[in-house]
Amino acid sequence: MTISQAAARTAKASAVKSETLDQNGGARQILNATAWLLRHRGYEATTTRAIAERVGIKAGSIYHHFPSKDAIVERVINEGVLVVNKAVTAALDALPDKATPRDRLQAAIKAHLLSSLEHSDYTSASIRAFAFLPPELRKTCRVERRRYEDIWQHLMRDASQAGYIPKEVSLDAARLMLLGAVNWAGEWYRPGRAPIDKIAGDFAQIAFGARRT
Amino acid sequence: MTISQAAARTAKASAVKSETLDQNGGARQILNATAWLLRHRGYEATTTRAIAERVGIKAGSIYHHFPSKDAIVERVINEGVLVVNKAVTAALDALPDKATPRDRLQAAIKAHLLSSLEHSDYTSASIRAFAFLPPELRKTCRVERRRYEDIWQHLMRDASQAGYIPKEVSLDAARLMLLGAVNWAGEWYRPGRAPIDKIAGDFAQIAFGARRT
DNA sequence: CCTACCGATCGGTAGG
DNA sequence: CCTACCGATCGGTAGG
Repeated sequence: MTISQAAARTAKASAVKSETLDQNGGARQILNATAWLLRHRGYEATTTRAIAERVGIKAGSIYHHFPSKDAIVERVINEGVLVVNKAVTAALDALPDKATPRDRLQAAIKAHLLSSLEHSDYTSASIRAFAFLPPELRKTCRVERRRYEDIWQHLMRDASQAGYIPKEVSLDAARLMLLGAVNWAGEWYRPGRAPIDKIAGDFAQIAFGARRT
Repeated sequence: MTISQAAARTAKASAVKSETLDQNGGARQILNATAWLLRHRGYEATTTRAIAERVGIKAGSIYHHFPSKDAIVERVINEGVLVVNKAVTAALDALPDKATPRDRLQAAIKAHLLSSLEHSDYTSASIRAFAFLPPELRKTCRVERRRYEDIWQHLMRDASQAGYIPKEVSLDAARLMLLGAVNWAGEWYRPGRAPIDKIAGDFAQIAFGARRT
């Protein structure tokens, strides 16, 4: 019996969106369930039994797909950072050569917010659960995290050289302020709220006086 | 045997700063230990046994001071918000009547950063562990949290009326951006870094073009 | 404030 | 993918 068939036969299957149930292999269902749990319950409460229940299988069966709980957690945390990294990188690459640093900042903010709120279980898991990971796991996951933060370091440098950041202001402070603002969005954003586009524009305007797109 | 005597006699007592050991009752030691654990390990990993070990007592003895684990956690989370609330309120009250909304914003940012990084175990616990609290406890702790956020809602309203926030920008976006920036500071600030004063000034200048104090 | 203990639950495994 | 189970650990309590 496959994992999908097992899920389809159990009432617990309703815990996972049915449209993703068919498209994805068992591993993806386990990752989705783990992402939700990491976001809403934290690392310790993300038990193999809770993951299994959301997927519609038994706890022991998880070890057919992954070698350990921490291997699943690592994948989820890293995917949460990677999906935003790719979205921001793609948005910056799509800009014309004549785009100003201000255009690039606004595009980066918008891509970060859109992608992180779109895949909010994964990105929120990356942010909320990170500090509570076991030390070795946290160290491993820091690599992808740093890689993404480097993008913002370059953006800040360009913005500063173009005069969008006052000379007396530390570039570190500017970068960390902006990252704080966008990372915090997962804590308060609800779909009923203002469109993400508008929020991104507001953020850019407050920080850099950027024009609306 | 009192809790302090027990702590002084055990090697575990080194986990708690000795200068606070004598001044404080057993309850305060338990709260300090819980704050550290909530910040660095999260709610589930903050076990009664781990708290007891940091204080230098046995797990069962905790229940001589508090009725339950959640009662301790509630105190810590609420104190984390209250200490910042009081600091910001005091800073605003200390301003002269002729202070501009820009002065008030910078004073609030500075007081928030100074107090939250000063009592960082409590405030970080409030921020990091909040989402993972049991539902009833989270609901209880939301009261103090909302009370503090209201201060910023008023600050934003005044700043907007004074022209420090562009008319097209949503006041909610401005408030949440700023709260995200200051709440995130606990994630990256290290004592060796730039002085908190300077960081607060940079934040204010980026967001409102405020002059340095 | 401690010892000893309760029922429940944890990550992981053996052997189907 | 499941059943049954391992040793370890959880919050909390009884009775000193």
